[in-house]
Amino acid sequence: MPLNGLTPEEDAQLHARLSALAPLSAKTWRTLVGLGQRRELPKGGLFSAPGQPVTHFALVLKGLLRHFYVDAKGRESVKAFRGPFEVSAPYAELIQRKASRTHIEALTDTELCVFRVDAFEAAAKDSLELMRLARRFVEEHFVQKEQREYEFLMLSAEERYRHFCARLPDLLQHIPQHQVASYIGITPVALSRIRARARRGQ
Amino acid sequence: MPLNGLTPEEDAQLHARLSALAPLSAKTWRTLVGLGQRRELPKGGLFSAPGQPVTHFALVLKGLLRHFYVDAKGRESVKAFRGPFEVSAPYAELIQRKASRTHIEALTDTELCVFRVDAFEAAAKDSLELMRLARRFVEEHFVQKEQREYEFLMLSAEERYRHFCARLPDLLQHIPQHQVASYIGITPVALSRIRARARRGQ
DNA sequence: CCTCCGCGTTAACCTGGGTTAAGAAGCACC
DNA sequence: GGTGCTTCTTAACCCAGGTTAACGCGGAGG
Repeated sequence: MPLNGLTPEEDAQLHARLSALAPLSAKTWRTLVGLGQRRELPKGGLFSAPGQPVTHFALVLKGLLRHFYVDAKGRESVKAFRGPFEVSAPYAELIQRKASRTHIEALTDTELCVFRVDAFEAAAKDSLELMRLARRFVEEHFVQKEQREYEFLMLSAEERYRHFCARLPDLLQHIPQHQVASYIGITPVALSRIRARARRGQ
Repeated sequence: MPLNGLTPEEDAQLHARLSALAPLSAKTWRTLVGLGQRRELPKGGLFSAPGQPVTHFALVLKGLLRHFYVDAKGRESVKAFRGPFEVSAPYAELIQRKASRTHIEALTDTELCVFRVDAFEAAAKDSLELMRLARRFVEEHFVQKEQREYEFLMLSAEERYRHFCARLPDLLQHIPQHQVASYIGITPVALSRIRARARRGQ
């Protein structure tokens, strides 16, 4: 097994996923993947916690992560779920080079490929391909956030729930319902009511 | 006056603003600014409307723009306000190369420097500096969107209003109150109540 | 086996904000 | 002057969703 701990198969899958975002020459890919380091995160383990500096970002190989805020009264608000071949990091804080204000927690046993932010930046500084890759990543995230803004501005809680079910049907099996409620910005009780209404009203 | 219609002063201001985001050599700057074209937009004029392909993005030179959605029942939801030296475009749609679904309207007589998306992309394709600039732009927008997500998830309407007043105090003079209400995701009536409560409760 | 705990549901009650409508103030234009 | 228009406010009524609490279920661990 290579130094970074990735299997050849994982290497190929990651390469395919990233090349789809932005074309990467074989050489650039070797440079990039050489910066990665496999890391296991057991269920319940944290990849980020508030107050920590953001030194790494991760690509999920297996498993599922949850990004969430916690307010002063201990209430959680889920920002995102991240599954295989998605990027996970306190991204806004990374960009601003501030300490994290988000928790990132493994919902199941999870395997990551982690990268040091400064190592990536050093490599991207002179690489048009990596710079473009980084650009595409943020673009992808930006589009997701704007879609979310759209839903909060224009849709009722019930519509947001239906959109969630339609867009991420496989997640529903693996995520407790109260976290879905939190993701769409309501309480577990309210979501339970919405589901009951839908069941009766058909 | 140069071909693109910018005054030397505007040229210098734009250069300063963009260089602060990402360093640009004089040569790259000449290339970029050569792609720009001054354009006037009278009060009430539209820079983008739903259904249109997104062919241009703009830097605001003077004036004020409003980005908003309109739903099936004709209700507007304000996404953003953009003032001098900010970027304006239906950004998510531009990234996805889809038709616009957002209105962009001038709230006052406005002057823009517009760029053809494909001309910019062609220039950025081979320019590390422009690619980095594009990356920084999206990063800036991403951070704004995530801040907005945070506010919708964690704050009450009243708190969102107070944040708005604190972060954009100068806009309050120039924007009708019902558009502020729309921006924070409530109706004009609700905002009026919140303000009345604050006045009394003081 | 029993206990505990996390999860979902339901019910009761409360409140913030939506809806509709009316009125007042300011402004532009005829 | 009058007639609109837009903006803001206030009031009345309604409803979605928050809050609290009780109950049931199922899985984990003693």
